[in-house]
Amino acid sequence: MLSKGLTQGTVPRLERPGPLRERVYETLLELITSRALRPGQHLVESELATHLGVSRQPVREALQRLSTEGWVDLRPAQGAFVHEPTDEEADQLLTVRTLLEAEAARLAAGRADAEGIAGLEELCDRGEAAARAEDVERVIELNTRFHASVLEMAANAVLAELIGQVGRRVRWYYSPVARQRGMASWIEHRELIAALRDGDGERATRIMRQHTEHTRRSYHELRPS
Amino acid sequence: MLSKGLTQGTVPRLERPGPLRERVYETLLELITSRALRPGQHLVESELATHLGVSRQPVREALQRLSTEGWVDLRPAQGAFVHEPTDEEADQLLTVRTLLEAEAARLAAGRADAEGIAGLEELCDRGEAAARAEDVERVIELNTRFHASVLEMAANAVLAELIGQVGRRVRWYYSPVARQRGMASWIEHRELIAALRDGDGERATRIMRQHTEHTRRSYHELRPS
DNA sequence: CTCCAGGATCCTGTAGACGAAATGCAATCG
DNA sequence: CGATTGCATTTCGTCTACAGGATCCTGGAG
Repeated sequence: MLSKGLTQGTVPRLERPGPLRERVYETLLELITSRALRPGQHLVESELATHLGVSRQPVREALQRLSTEGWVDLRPAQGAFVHEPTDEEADQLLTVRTLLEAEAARLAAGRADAEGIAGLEELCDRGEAAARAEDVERVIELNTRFHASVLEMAANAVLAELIGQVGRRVRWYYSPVARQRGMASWIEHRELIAALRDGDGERATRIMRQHTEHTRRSYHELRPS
Repeated sequence: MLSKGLTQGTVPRLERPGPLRERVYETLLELITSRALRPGQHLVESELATHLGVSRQPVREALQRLSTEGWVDLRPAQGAFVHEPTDEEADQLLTVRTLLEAEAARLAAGRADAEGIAGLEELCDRGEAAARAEDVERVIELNTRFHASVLEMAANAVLAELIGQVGRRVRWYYSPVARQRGMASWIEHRELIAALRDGDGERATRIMRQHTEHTRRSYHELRPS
């Protein structure tokens, strides 16, 4: 039942300016990542269009973009289905993210300045505080911002773009896991900052590798399937 | 001048079956990579639609996909322009490709079997032969297939997807360079095969890093801007 | 009771049309 | 003479309409 996930209360009404397809894209992505639209669910263009108050065309374009980015599967003459992640795929995605994040850390180590380090320290402080307060939402947000900051220091737009896509899908797959390991994560962040301050690219790479690798282990412990 | 690049002779008529937007996408991508459509050129939907014998909608969808993949820039209410690569961007892309290819080599080293090795050897033989014969087109094709084989051995679909996109853009930017270093490339390939046979992931990684790094150096030597 | 055939229905893929925004040029005013 | 404002053109963004194909349900026969 589609209407189950598209009641008026849960759908952010399109308000902000900008191309319509863009807003539809963001809305659908939000609905998918938030599990309002569940994996395997059949997305009907006309239904989405009606519920969002637009015509089919912007919905089509949004769906196709979602398709190229791996969020939905677009079966010919049949329509769009929310992608169903497999364990194998989740594993591969995490492998790639580990790789990309590690490289970002390495690049960041070669460019880190005092100001950037200070910003990371502050995020770390706030992250630990949120972890102690068990404010899960805030922990996740700060974690994302921490990684984004490292990425910014790496100064590689292409790398940032890729991590943005891969990372978001990883967070989607692993969101049940992410809540588990709040505190340990921030201790590792401290180590990373130290490596960045010293400009030690190799150590930063290694730490980031371990950091994301821990996430993988948590995942497999949680789902020993 | 759009008609300059879209004369009947240079436009492959859409013939093969499949979704129309897909064929349009491939056609445009071919036109871009082959330099028939030059960087900065303004692509008008209606013109493309007319010349390809379809309506604007499939063209729109193809252009948007090209936009998300970085081939064209889609300026709002103005249209699509073939992306103009900057030196900085080319550098970043090459960095990422180096990283991804190196990881592919590492994974492949852990999974290489006799059959796969034999296939690589054969591609290497044929590649060297083509290089000696100075058959540039064939060298490029075999080089692509060689890397594709390594990628297949890595057995990571996500990684393959990313390399596919990044690699194609790198080949676009560096195509003037690629023609320069035909022979040296294949010697390095031999070394890579040896590392894969020994299952030495670290060595395979290092070789692949050097391999793509050499491409970067060639580029900067050719364009000391 | 099961299986196959036929038809109805739904959905996608594509085409064509309308309205809106941005651009470039030209005329006018300071 | 230069800057600015208004207009005309072009092109995109969106909507509506139609045709083709797949799916699903129903009804009947074995």
